[in-house]
Amino acid sequence: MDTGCATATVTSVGEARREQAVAAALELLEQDGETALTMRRLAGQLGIRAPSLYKHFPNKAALEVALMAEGLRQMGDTLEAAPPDVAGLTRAYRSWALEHPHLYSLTTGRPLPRDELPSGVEERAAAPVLRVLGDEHRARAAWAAAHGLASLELAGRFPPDADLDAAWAALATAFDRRRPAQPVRETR
Amino acid sequence: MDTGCATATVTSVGEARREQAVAAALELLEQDGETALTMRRLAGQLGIRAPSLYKHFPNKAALEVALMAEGLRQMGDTLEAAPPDVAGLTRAYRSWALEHPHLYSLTTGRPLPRDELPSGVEERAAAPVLRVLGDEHRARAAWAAAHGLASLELAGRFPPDADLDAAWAALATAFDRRRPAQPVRETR
DNA sequence: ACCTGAACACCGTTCAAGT
DNA sequence: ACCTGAACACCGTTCAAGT
Repeated sequence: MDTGCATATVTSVGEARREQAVAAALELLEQDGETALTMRRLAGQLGIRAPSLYKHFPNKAALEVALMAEGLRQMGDTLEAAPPDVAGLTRAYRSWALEHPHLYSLTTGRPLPRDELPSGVEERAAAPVLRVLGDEHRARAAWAAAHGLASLELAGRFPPDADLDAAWAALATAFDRRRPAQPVRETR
Repeated sequence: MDTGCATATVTSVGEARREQAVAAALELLEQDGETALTMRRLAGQLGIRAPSLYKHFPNKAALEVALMAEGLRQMGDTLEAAPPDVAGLTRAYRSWALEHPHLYSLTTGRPLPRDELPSGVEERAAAPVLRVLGDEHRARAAWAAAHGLASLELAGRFPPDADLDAAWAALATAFDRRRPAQPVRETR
């Protein structure tokens, strides 16, 4: 069976419009949040009607996958540039999440469609965490911990007077092998 | 100013219908997920039309707050009954999340409307965590870590072959003051 | 006090038809 | 190859009207 090499080319000729749409979608999402990201509004931004978008994306989910890929790429860049220790990674992770709240929740808040994602994107984002944490189990736990604290912070789940810098520091300490010994408190 | 005692009564006479609606909504949510929870379908379950629901709830958000309160109550019960150590709490938390995936994400995945929540519900769920973790910063970090790992697990974000029991164990170890010393791996 | 039908302003998506 | 209008099956919500 000769499948040719067409499936291997990443960007074909008529992809310009598609990328234009992804860029406009990203802008809509980052500026006005998830509820603003509708096929009709996106079409409006491009000067076309909603049904035309279905020539470029099979459905809305495919558009969101493109945005997720962008989010994972940005997170990968962020973590690679961070100081290679637990404190450095958590600080970088938190900053990126707070600076891109809507892209952050779209990127992390739904199932990962691994088959539809550009290959390597997930691995690249995970690599610095794995390197610093040492083994995959601790890496997954630490990643999840940072995700949990970031998403609770973004969702405004903590009391207004909560000291979140301290909570982030406690999280980093918990996963740092060289953390200072924690004295067990006296039980009176 | 005499405000009377009416505001203090928790359940008034005509609340039966409302509680019936909350129970039906919970069933809809747990069985068929968030997308199944619509005002029209809920009304259908009760044998009425959607507009009638607005005599019992100002809007859909208020219905969801009632479900969140139920979720927080159940989590409080679960954590209070758990063995009072880090491993016991995380195991209980994970089990409850996996057994109630849809109620879990509704309860934890949106902003906390503290003013509309029955008082004490949040505090009761947090109390066992605070007791075991010792201080509020570590408590928030550990809570967030468990939330992060539970929600990533529920969303299917890990590779199919990932050992999530080990990830949960690593998380518990990180927050356990009496954890065994972690040898730093040789860098060859 | 509770419920209704009709309507409004939205969704995602399909499809025959146009260029 | 790309875009269109019209339509379908949904949403949450409002409101005048019925009992």
